[in-house]
Amino acid sequence: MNRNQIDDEMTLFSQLHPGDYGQIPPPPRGLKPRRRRRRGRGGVGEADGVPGGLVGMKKRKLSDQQVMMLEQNFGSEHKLESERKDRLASELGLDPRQVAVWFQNRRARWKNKKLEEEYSKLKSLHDSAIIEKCHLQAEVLKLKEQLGEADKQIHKLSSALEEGHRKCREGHDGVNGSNSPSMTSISTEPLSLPPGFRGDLAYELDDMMLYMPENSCSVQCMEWLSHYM
DNA sequence: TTGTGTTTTATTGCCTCC
DNA sequence: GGAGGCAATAAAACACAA
Repeated sequence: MNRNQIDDEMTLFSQLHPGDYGQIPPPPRGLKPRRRRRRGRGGVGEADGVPGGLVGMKKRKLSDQQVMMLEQNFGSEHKLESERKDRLASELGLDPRQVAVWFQNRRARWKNKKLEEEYSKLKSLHDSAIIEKCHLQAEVLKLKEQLGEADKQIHKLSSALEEGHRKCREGHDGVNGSNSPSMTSISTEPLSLPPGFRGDLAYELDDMMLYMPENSCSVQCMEWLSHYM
């Protein structure tokens, strides 16, 4: 992965996690803006004669053998103490500084790789959470629909119950007259449902029965109800 | 062959630690 | 204050499509 790709992923990451990663952290204390370096043409060289420099050497790619050896060493220990550096350098026929530089760059690559892996892990966790959220939202919608249907049903049933009760009263009045002893206890109040009537159908139907007046013709009412069931 | 993008090697400037 | 680490960057080396 190149730098642009990493930058793109980091941008995406900060968009996904604006709270945590969306802001560029302030520069470390006392850090001045870096001056842009200028470097003379002509490849590797340290004109000021820094010890261990590669004066006059053309930048060269390390051989597969050298890289393999360096990788092995990096695998066992990411840091390079100077004794090991010198030993490795002489084993590989390289300048100790080259070995140090190689380790430095290798650590940088390793760090980038780690970041990529961490990013991938977090991204897949995030994606799973999004999918889970979608499922839960669909479930909520479904349950809301079911609740609406149940409410409609309850409303229908309560209307039917009232209607049945009314017919029942009318029937009794027609046959026995208003002074029939059997009807003295029937309430003339309209059937009222308990406040907050809403919820489990079975329990609420039981409640409705409790609120029905004494001596009501439950059987007839139930017949009425059955038309609506 | 050449233009362009990527990877590797190396440098620079700053920081921390002893 | 010097050694060593790191981030940023330059530039050579390399890969590859057109």
